[in-house]
Amino acid sequence: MALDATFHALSDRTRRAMLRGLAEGPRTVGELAAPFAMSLAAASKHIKVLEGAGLIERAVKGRVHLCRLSAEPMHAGAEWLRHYEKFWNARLDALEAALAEEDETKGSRRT
Amino acid sequence: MALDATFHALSDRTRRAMLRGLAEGPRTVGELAAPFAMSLAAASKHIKVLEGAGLIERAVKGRVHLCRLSAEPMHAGAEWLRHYEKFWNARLDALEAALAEEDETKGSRRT
DNA sequence: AAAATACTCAACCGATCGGTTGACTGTTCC
DNA sequence: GGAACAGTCAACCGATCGGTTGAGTATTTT
Repeated sequence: MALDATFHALSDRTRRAMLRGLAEGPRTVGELAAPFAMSLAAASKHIKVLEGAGLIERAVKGRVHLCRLSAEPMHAGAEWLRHYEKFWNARLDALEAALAEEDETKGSRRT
Repeated sequence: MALDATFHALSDRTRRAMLRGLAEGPRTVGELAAPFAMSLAAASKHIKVLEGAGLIERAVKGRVHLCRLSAEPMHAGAEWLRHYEKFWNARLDALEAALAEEDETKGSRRT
């Protein structure tokens, strides 16, 4: 099931941070790996998970692998969640807290 | 991290199916477990994961545990995804396929 | 041609996952 | 009180997860 892979990929904060970087533009594997205190091989695995879930695409250009975001699976996930949101009254604060917290607790390389 | 738990909980189709059932109204543990070919204990664990992620709440009423949906974490997840959707052009078809497929492949108790 | 670069691959590790079974704790029903 | 019921808990199992290290494969660079 596609949603399994999508949500699983999103359940790891390292991978979410990678997506955050990718949202600013394409990045090489090395660039994606740099901010994290882990081996390149480990980061490479994370990237493969994102790729497997279809969340990113990879273009091998010479010896560098350029990664960029790919939309559809994330959209499907969002739509799934949206489908359920209708049943409750949204409380926007929780999310902002979660997003802000995540941005702060990890380096915030983006202003 | 809250989003870890939210997305992890959503990454299992059994749990997503439980949420689908819950979207129709509160259900007991037994009712939630019934559709699945697994032990009650296993289903109980799934419910505990959903509860741990804050996606559902439980009211112990006598010997019965009544579960109902809880909104915020799912909303935070949706908002996270929405945040990224902006960067791409949405393609609604993929999602409908995914949702439809999931509904079909498992019983589709909701018309 | 040799050396450095940018990665992947494979093997391994401990921790967690999803499932099982069996024993247990409380209700509710008779 | 005793039996049936609703559900949890604990121990265990194989599979997967997230990480490591070491070796291997292309591609640049010099």
